Order: sequence, then C-alpha cells, then structure tokens
Amino acid sequence: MKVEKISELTTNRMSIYLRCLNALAAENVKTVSSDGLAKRFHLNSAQIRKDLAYFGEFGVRGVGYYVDELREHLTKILGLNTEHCVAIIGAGRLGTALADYYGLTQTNFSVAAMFDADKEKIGQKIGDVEIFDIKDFARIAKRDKIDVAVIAVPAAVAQSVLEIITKAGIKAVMNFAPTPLKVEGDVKVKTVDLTISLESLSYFLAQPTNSNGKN
Amino acid sequence: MKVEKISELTTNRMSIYLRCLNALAAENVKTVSSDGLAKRFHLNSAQIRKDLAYFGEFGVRGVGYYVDELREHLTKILGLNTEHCVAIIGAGRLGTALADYYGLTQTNFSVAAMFDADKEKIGQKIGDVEIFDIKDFARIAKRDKIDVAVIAVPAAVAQSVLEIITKAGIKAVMNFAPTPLKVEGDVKVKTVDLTISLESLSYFLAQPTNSNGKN
DNA sequence: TGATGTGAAGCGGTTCACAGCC
DNA sequence: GGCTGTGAACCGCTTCACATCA
Repeated sequence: MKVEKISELTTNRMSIYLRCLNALAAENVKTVSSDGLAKRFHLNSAQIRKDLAYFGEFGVRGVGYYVDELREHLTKILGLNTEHCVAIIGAGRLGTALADYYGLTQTNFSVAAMFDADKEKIGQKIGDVEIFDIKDFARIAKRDKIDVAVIAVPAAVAQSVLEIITKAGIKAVMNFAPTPLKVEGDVKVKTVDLTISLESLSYFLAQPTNSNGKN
Repeated sequence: MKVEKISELTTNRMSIYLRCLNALAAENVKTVSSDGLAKRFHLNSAQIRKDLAYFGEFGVRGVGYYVDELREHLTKILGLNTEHCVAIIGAGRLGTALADYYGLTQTNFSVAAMFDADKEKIGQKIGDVEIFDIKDFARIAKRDKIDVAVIAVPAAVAQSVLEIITKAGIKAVMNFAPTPLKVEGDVKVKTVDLTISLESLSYFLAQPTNSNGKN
C-alpha cells in the first residue's frame, strides 16, 4: 500500500469491482483470484491487483481475495456505507428521468429535492420528490442535508447553476449540460456529455474502414 | 497532418471544438486563434493545434482559423453532414427519457424506433416513435436504415441485446446498462455508466480532505 | 510580427514479470 | 504450487518550445 494520489480511473474501476463482487456474492462464491475476476468480467488481473493495493493488502497469497471481506472494504472506500442526498436541478425531461432512474436503481443515494426556475413546475412532484424554486436552493439544501447536486439544465445556464450550488457548499456535482464548466475550489464536477458520446460514434461511422461493414 | 490512428480523446475534443466554434459563429466572430479559443472556453491551445493538425492544416499562420471554414471541416470530419437513425432498446424510464432528449437536442440524429420485450409496451408510442418487439429488431433496423443503437435495458440482459444488435449489422452502440460488455468485431460501443459516475463522487466526498470543506 | 504545425520532452497510466508469502 | 503485491518497462497522451510561414 502506497500513500499516493489515486487516479480517478482507479476509483471508477473500484466501483466496477464492487459490482462484480456483488454478482459473485449473489452466486455464493466465497473467494476469487484477480485472475478469476478478470476472466469472468473481461478485466485485467494485474490492474485489479494494482488498484486494490493502493488501498491496502486485501488479498491472501496463494488464495486470492475473500469476496465478502473485499466487498466491505470497497464499500467503505467508496463511501457507500453512508447515505447521500441528491438534488437535481432542472425538472425538464432529462432531470425527471434521472430522478426516476436514481430513485429506483441507487440504494445509497436518495433524491431529496428537485429545482427549477419555471413557475409552472415549482410545487409539482415527480414521484415523491417536490420541485422547488431554484432561488431557495441554499435553504432547502441545508434543510435536507443535500451533498450531491445533479445539473440537468440547458448549457446556457449551467455555469450560473454551478455557482449557486457551490455557494451553498455542495462539493460533489454531476453535470449533464453539454458545456465545459469553470470549477472553483475543492469541488468535484463530473460531466457526462451525451452529445459528445453520440458525435464520437458518428465519427467512427464516418471512417472509411467501417463503410463497407467489413475490415 | 499525419496518417496515424487518432485517439478517441482527440475525437471527443473535436466535438467540443465544434460546439465552441458554433458559439463564436453565433456571435459573428470570423477568425479565432488557438489561444483565443483556449482562453475563452478553458481549453489548452497546444492541444487544440495538435488535435486539428491530425486532420489537416486548417489554420493560417499569423492569423488563426477562419471560424466558418473550420466549422465545416469539423462537421465533415465528425460525419455530422449526414443523418443518423437511432434505435433505442429498452422503453423503460431511461429509454423513454433518452428518446425525448435525443429527439429534441440532436439535429443530425433522429430516433426512428424503440424496442422492448414487454408486450404491454409494444405498439405504444413515445412522441412519434413507435415501440416494436425486440424480436423484430433486424427487420425494422433494415427497413428504417438504423445505424446507431442505444442500449437502455437492465444490466442482466444488456449482453444479449448487444448480440441482437450486432447480428443485425449495427456498428455503433451507446450503452447505458451498468455492466462491461464483451464486444466482437469492428463494432464501437460507448458505455455511459451513471452508477460509476455517482459512486466516484461518493468516493470524493469520503476523502478526509473534503470533510471540513476546506483544503 | 504573430500564430500555426510539430518534433521532443515530460508525465501518468497500463502491463510485464517476478520476488515474496501463504 | 499458487497468487498477491510491486518495481521496472512500456506506451500513449499532453505540454513545451521553436522552426516555419503568412
């Protein structure tokens, strides 16, 4: 185990490993080697070992890793042993879809509130989640102990929304607006750009290698 | 200009550059230097020049780039001068949200069909888009000239859906199922994992540096 | 003069290969 | 014998710095 800065690529993979281990646990598998994990889930065994070793010596030489034990370690490392309260800003189609999606699929994250600037939407509910006026963000965020914000507003207003969020003391932000954001201070912003992803596929299709369907 | 394999990181940025140029064009800006672009949109000027140079010599020394001309080049490079027809597999909450989202925000991509296995959903419409039986995928895909597929089904069935898609000859796939997929042949799969993104934020929040809000 | 295009240097992540331990 | 943990080699992307050219 080393005391180094851990790359985001590593932490992303930790999340993947945890899911894989959950699958194994569901099958009642007790131990697994890095090689076994890699083969089963199309991963790289050296990378698994290296990633895990950043956080501790969880394995047993000659045996592998104990599935349940490692699951607990990963859960703690990823901070998934505590609840997180999520606010979604932008109650448009994407925002409401994310509210449903996260509400259903995520166990440690609960969507506590939504925000919008549209008077028509304010006061309505998406499932159990109320839509508040974005002007009240700081107050509601504090009241509901929000610690994660999701930006699902048009690109043009994303930067100003980010400023409202960070002023309220939120440190973790997921951004779905297709625009690069200027981030100040120790705030983590993860941008998921659905447009870039699609255009990247378009580029791939435009390459001559793929035009005939063979290569 | 070099004849090398171009990294996906580069093509992703090309998509960003195009958006930036569109913004400049909307402001009637005629020329821009790599430095000007970088300052304005928080990018890196050396990287802009290097990225563009992979595809040609679009700039003029001492001047910069002509905005309109470069926009056209990027549009062509990214294959955005031709229409793409998208199929969304999985008519659940995420799938329907994506149908709406892509239908509204993307100009060169049109959602032509949706698919599901649930008899209740088959035959219904999301906006103008009909939901078909996944069993008819190959037929409909051919009929409607689908060239991009979006996977928005549960993780457990994502792999089998991918196989249906690739057997039908689709080469470009966007995957929202939270699972690593085994890809065969010259098919491009882009996975967007909303779970990983959230858990990565959770990790960030769990770090001691961030617990006091300062560092 | 001013900005591009590009070799070269720098840096970070991945893969290799093996010593160390069960 | 088997598998982990890890230094070293490798590889690819980013950044630098400057020759080149309008």
